[in-house]
Amino acid sequence: MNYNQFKHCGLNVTLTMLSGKWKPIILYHLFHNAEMRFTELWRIIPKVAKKVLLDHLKQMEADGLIIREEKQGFPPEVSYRVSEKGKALGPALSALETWANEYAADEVAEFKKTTVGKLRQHLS
Amino acid sequence: MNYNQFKHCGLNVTLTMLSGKWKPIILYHLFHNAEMRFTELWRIIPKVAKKVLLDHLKQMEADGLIIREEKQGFPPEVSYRVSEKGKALGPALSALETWANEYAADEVAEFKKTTVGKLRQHLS
DNA sequence: TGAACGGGTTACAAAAAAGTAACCTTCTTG
DNA sequence: CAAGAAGGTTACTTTTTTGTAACCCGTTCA
Repeated sequence: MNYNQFKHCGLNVTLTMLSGKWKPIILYHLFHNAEMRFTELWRIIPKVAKKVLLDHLKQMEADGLIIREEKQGFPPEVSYRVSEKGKALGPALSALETWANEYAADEVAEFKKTTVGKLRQHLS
Repeated sequence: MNYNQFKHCGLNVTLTMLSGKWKPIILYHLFHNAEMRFTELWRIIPKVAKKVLLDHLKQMEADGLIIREEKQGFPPEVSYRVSEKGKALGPALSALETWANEYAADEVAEFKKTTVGKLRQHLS
């Protein structure tokens, strides 16, 4: 039962940082790619509005979860990658993913059908 | 790196279930109390609107995280408790809490000052 | 010269989440 | 007989989050 003795303050902080319609898929891509450019992310998540993707990335950068790097020169080249702080969250994110697959398989399947289908990808 | 190979579907499903301004604190209380009545919860989280608390509880019940039990008789007695499915999420919630305390201590402190202060409680 | 590209910003509209206040029901107690 | 308590619902407002579309800047390429 000990692992259930969480307090709610940290939980609140973490969930706030993770809340945002497209953050899970952004994190997924960044965790799996080490570095991605803005347009690359935008193309791979085609339904997200440019502005919203930018908003999410800005928040995540402000929260220290990801790092934005701008190489000057032309064409403008901006890349995003997961920070150490962000990487440290990996196991917890895995745990949430695992729980869903074990305890909410139906919802996961439904999500794949509706959302992922519309993204025309196979990201499970 | 293996523990970072989460997919985003399950993550999305879980975070959606956890999203709601007062869900972390609701879960906190239910995880620590085995069973609580509606009014008890409402009194312990004094800033939440009755309607919103009810909405959150309904969603969490619909998602299978908690169980609502209604004993008939008078006065009406309704209690809420964490389901097995909900309990299985405990370790993941702990992981989120722990991460925040390690990597986002400032935000946690800020949260305690602003939000918890207003709740007039000491729940860390 | 002018169209296209990468990475934005801006102004605005739509939708979703949270909050407010009044009301309801069924009993019990003063 | 009036008030109060538990657990809600209803109608409505405010705030927050997402989404749409147009525009900007500086270069390169046709």
